[in-house]
Amino acid sequence: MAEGYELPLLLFAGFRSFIDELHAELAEQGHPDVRPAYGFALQAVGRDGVTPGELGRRLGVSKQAAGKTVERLERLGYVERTDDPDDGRRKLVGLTPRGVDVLQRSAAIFDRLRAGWAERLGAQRVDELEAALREMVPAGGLRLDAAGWFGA
Amino acid sequence: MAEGYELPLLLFAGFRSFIDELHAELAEQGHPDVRPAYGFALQAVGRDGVTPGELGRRLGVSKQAAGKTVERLERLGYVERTDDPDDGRRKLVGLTPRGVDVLQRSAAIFDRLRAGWAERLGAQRVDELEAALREMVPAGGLRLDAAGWFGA
DNA sequence: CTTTTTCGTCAATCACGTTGACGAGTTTAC
DNA sequence: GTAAACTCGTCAACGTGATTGACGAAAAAG
Repeated sequence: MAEGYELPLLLFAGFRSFIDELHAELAEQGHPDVRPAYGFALQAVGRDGVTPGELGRRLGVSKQAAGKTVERLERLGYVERTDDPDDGRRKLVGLTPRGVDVLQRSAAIFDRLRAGWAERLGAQRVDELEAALREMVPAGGLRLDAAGWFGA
Repeated sequence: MAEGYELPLLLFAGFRSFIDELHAELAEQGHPDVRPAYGFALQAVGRDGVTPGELGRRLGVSKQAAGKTVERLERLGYVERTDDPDDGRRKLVGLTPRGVDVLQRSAAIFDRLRAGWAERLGAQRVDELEAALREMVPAGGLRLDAAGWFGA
């Protein structure tokens, strides 16, 4: 009989191993200063860009916090801010080529890591794993507001 | 063909739903101020108690950070500090009855949550889920140093 | 046109981590 | 047996990433 506390720890350990390997690879591929939280933020920015307020909404944080995140990402060269020509209040946050690069590399690395799981477990077991989790995770459950949630 | 990025998000969402439900229940049961990070720390303290230095080692943080965590937990009434009679340098951190209570309740809630998964997925699929994760997670992978890891 | 709303930012604060330094207590070496 | 070396917990200063409140500028609504 499995102890109930083990399942969440396994889920977390699995997630963590993905993220750790992702960032180890990214570091080797010229992105040593991307932190897990930044990856979520860059993903939330997306190729179309966002305003700081919308970014905050996507990440589940205040617009001020999102603004600070943008500032850090800007200093690292992953995003840039431009004025919205149609609305003098808005600033548009968009990915730089470096930001696009890190997202492309991340997608490729995730695919490779998943393939590694399929190699060790068999493709079917990975599919079943995903299917089971999809059933248990609420529909809107793939949220990007992971940073800071833990200490909340 | 599944996108590689989905699996880690599903793992995280699953973990998160466990932790969110745990803390919602704990709040109802008289522990509204336990945060996820505190749960890990209390688990690391354990029924035998630890020194702040050892706690830091278990949580993967500095002894100073562990000391601050102890201070917060002490203020909330979950742990208490006593002098080690055999070594004047050491302080022993032990669970208070309230600390023991929150651990017992957490274990019971985790068991209930896992039973809920088994009810929706079937016991076998949950077993297979755990088995697959156990295969992929490194042996020492059930570490307690989750807090602060994300922003590291 | 005036009022209200929205947007981004500044400022102060808090939670939680870090490194460096330090006094007190214990252990080791001579 | 005492001097040196190490270990323990804590203090201080600082960095990061979040919070709330306030505020000016711009847009929208009346």
